[in-house]
Amino acid sequence: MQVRIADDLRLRIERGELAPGDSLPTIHQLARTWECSLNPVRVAFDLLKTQGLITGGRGKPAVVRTPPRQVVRSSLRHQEEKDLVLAPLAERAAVGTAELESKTTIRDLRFRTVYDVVPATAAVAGALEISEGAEVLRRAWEHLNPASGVREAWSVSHIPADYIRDNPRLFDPGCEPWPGGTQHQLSTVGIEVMRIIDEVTSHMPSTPEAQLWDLPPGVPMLRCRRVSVDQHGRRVEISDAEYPADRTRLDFVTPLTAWPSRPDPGPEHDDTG
Amino acid sequence: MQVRIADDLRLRIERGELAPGDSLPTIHQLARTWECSLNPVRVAFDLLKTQGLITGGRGKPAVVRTPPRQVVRSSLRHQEEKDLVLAPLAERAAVGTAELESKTTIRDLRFRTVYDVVPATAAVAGALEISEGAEVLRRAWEHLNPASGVREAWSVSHIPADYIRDNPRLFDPGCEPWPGGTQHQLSTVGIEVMRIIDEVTSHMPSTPEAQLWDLPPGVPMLRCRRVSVDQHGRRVEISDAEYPADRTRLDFVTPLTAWPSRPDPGPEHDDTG
DNA sequence: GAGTGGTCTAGACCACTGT
DNA sequence: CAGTGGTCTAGACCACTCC
Repeated sequence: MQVRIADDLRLRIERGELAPGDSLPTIHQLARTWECSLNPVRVAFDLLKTQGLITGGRGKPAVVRTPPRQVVRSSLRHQEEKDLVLAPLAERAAVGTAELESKTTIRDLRFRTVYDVVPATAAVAGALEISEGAEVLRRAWEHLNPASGVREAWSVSHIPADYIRDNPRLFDPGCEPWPGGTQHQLSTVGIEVMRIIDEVTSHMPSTPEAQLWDLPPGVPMLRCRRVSVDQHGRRVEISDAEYPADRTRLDFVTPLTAWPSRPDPGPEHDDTG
Repeated sequence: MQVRIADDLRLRIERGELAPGDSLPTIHQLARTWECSLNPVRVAFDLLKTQGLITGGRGKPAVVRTPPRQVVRSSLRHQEEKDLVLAPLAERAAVGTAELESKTTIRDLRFRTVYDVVPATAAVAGALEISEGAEVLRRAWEHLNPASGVREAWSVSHIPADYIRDNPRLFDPGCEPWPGGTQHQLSTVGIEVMRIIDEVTSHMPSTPEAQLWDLPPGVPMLRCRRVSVDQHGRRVEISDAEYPADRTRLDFVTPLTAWPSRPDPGPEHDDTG
């Protein structure tokens, strides 16, 4: 029963009979038309909510969800940040880390940073290819919407402490936001980032996570681990960030090397399996 | 009540008191210890299921979910496929499209392909930067596990028909799998792919989607749109694929251009905001 | 057959919304 | 205020699993 009610409503949404923003029939109406009690209808509503199709409740009727506009985060930023390291200070200073991350000015956000030096957990050590328990600088930060207190961005970065001891200021949270971002910070100790690997997965938020981000039900989180590899092949930083999937699109640009000349479309091209 | 039950169980899972594979207390036990009726416990179970933390039911007790091992899909494949176009036929033929996609041999999968030429919808036309209604070659394919019938891979590709009319064989599904993949197919009509953009989002599957992929509750889908840009800047193909997020990791490698020389760590490096 | 979760009924009370 | 969905009770029956 409950799955049939949910299927029927989903069909009507997919067919456009119920457009985004439209109210659904009330629970009582549906219970009457399906000749069942209230509970199955409520469970059907729950199902559609966990699938991200409807929102609402608490005095207001349930509503077909309008997907929010997506913010695009592009991997082109990696190269831009690298280029910025060589730019004069004035230019670098104009672009703080917060801006690079969130495309808004620093002042618009409440910015929280926690720095500490901790022994590497097994997971972190494995990802950095260092030995477990070795010291790593952990930098956690968070942007909060000053009005609502809702989290808008979050990330944790791990850098092996041994790689950056030459510049003690890198351990000082008071220097954040560093003009030019992490790549410039690393450049002060002779590290040039040559390759960045983004590892993307997705998962459902737990209840406290959903509260932090003010996520409606049915919205997954995108998890992105960024691994930076330097000129010696060392993994110099891993940075874990999460983004609400309904308002985020991650773009990755892969430039391909040009062929020396156009491939010969000769005799061998009448081949297929 | 139901949220407190769920929170408590989640805590015990996160703390490791309940390890993956362990059985949870039964609904009746929990109802007794929390001094409530069965329904709140059942709703709490539902919640944890939609968060991907537990599985089970149908006569068996609920168990803490063991996350499956993740298959990594790397963007390095883009360059590999391009290099393959210039390789001799023998080498290309050894690597069918199916293999590139799923890292298994073709024979292990039931392979379904549907080719047709359709007018571009508004969404497709916008993504390809062509006019709405223009003809596009649509190639949909699907790999099914021959034993279970469960979908293991799926994608839809759209190519403007005008770009590839010179080689009618590209419209023939009988030529699939084409040795060397899409980039080789495009090379036969003089198209060299110079840049690939992967656009990644995530969403919850609807009930029929979850059935197709045999997804446990609480597992999102990763959606990846691949846009191929050729040597003239034209968007020559968009390919939409989906992957179950619990068993997939998408890797994107961004090589950075080397600095002409090490940046000068001179006086201006005692700068911060 | 005993025990499990899955579904359902027919009520009840609450918090919240709109007018 | 009436109407909405959110939560809860105290039962019932079912399908399934394990022994």
